Amino acid sequence: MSKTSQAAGLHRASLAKLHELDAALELMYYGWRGMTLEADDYLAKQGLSRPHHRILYVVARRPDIAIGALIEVLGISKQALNRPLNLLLERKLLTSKRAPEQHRSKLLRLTAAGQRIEQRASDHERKVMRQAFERAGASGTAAWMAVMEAIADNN
Amino acid sequence: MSKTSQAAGLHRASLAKLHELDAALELMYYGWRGMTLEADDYLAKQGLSRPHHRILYVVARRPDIAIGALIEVLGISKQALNRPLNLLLERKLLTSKRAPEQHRSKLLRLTAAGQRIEQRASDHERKVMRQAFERAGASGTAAWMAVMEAIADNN
DNA sequence: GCTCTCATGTCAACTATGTTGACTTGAGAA
DNA sequence: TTCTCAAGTCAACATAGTTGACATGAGAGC
Repeated sequence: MSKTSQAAGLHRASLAKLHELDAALELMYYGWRGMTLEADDYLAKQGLSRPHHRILYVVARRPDIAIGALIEVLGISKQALNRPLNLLLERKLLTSKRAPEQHRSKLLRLTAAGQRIEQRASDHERKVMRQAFERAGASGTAAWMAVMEAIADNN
Repeated sequence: MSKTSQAAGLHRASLAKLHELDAALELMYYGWRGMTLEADDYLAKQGLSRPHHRILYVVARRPDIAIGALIEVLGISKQALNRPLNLLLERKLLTSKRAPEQHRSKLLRLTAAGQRIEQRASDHERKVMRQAFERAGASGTAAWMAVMEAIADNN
């Protein structure tokens, strides 16, 4: 599932820069890894991984979401969702129940255990972000967010 | 290999924020996707994908790198490197030759075709970054880099 | 009541990216 | 000549995704 020592061993490699913006590309890559490293480690200890966390994260923020809506938010196929979702249901981190009036769709919710794991995993990620923002101050944080929004909304 | 329409269809979902820093987590996620979307698309058209690009990117910046060193920089196993690397050699995007004095290791280099593909794929990523930086100005860009460095060096 | 649609569930086959473990090969060094 | 080291290769496996095909069960329309 993961390999702490090996993944952690990958520090920022020093590569010659062919273009001015190469540093930015590498910062995106290592930034993503830096943010997710501890969370993935924690998840691996729980026998879970990134896709499980994505499901938990979304359901935490959209309680009673239907499976179809979850598929849309995650951007994966029904079949790809199936296995991680069933694992979360078996492990009782999620519950699914039919809606009272809309019997067609199943509504998903986190159990207390699911909430705990979602929160702890996300806390690892938030901790990394908080530390970086503290160093940067309010104006640096605002600038970071503005740049990230521009990158995210590019497509 | 990829699915343009489907991946592009995944826009930023609006999720309730349970914590102040949730927006930052989502910006990291969608930022990574925003930066890599067009590059991955281009690579898919060439029958390549992200691991191939990573190899090409590193070899471009470390000409005559040995396979063992490449494994270290990429942080993957020899066996995992094997298939994408052989594809790049077969497609003549990379060359490998024995060192003149150090016959043990093979030295990797990009061919002209390999350089072209590496450059075009990275250009897609740099374009996204350049546009975001232009909007943010020099000070915003500097702030973004400072925050990303803090995130990347967290581990 | 009968049929049609729609959300969900499930099976199979496939691709890609990664892992470990075990073993070979070929060159250089002791 | 033997030892070591870089590289290559084979098997088995895990995970994360894809399409396609088909089943089921509930509501809605006629």
